[in-house]
Amino acid sequence: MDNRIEIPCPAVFDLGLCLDCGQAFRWVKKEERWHGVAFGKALTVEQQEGKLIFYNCTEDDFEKIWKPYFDLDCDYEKIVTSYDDEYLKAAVSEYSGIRILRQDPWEALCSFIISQNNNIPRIKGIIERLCDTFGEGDEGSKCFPSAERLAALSVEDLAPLRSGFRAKYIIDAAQKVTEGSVDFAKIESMPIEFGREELQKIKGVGAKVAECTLLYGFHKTEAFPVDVWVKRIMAEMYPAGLPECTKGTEGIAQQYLFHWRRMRDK
DNA sequence: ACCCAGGGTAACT
DNA sequence: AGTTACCATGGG
Repeated sequence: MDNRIEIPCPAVFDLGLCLDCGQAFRWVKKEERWHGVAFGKALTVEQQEGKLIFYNCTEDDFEKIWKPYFDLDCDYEKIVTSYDDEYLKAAVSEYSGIRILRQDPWEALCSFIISQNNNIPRIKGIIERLCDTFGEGDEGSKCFPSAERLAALSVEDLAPLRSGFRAKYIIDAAQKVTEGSVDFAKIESMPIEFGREELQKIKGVGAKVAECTLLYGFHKTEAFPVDVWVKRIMAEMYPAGLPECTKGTEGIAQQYLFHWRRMRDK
């Protein structure tokens, strides 16, 4: 497998920030290269000055999976240079290159169910055990287990994950997605309000997890997840609401602000 | 021992 | 309609 694809790097692109700013939980960095799995494919990827290198990657996988995954057709420079707000400008100047990844909707839903009242290191651990235990594929690069697979399991089966009270939520989500009572195709095609209601039919899915799923899984960039950090941001910096320049891409602004504020407190 | 973490639910006023 | 205890688990 020496298939390798090199492309010029977009203007606003930081691989490490994209993969480790709290939107995806399965990417690991080893010696300048990031390793991960998405849409059933393992990838090693590296950013060098002015270019991106995708290792072990066919032309077909690049076009169908990784190009959309990294949102390479979107002009983020245009978006972030339109910010006319002091805090957003500060966030962008420190952490330029964050993008909203187009993740698999089921993986996003399941991941953010696990995220509730939890911290990022432990979220990563639970997801790793979930994939290692129930995912298909090679050891060390297992796929994220499908909703169908998890729908056939019981809460007790998930005990090795040590996901606590969230196990029953994972099972309920898997069952509803599998049987179609939560309809991903309709969420995709309908306005965001439909997705908000549809996703909250799942036990353990409230407003915040729904927004995360819509943003990271369905790429609805107007979705605006409010967690404890964004709550602080809104109280401290935007008591009157987000500035106009974020209209339609509130979720992208949210990701910059979330990471910026979180890094400040470390 | 206490508090917090990319929250949500159910049982209260 | 708006608060509040509780939910498992692990790290600080």
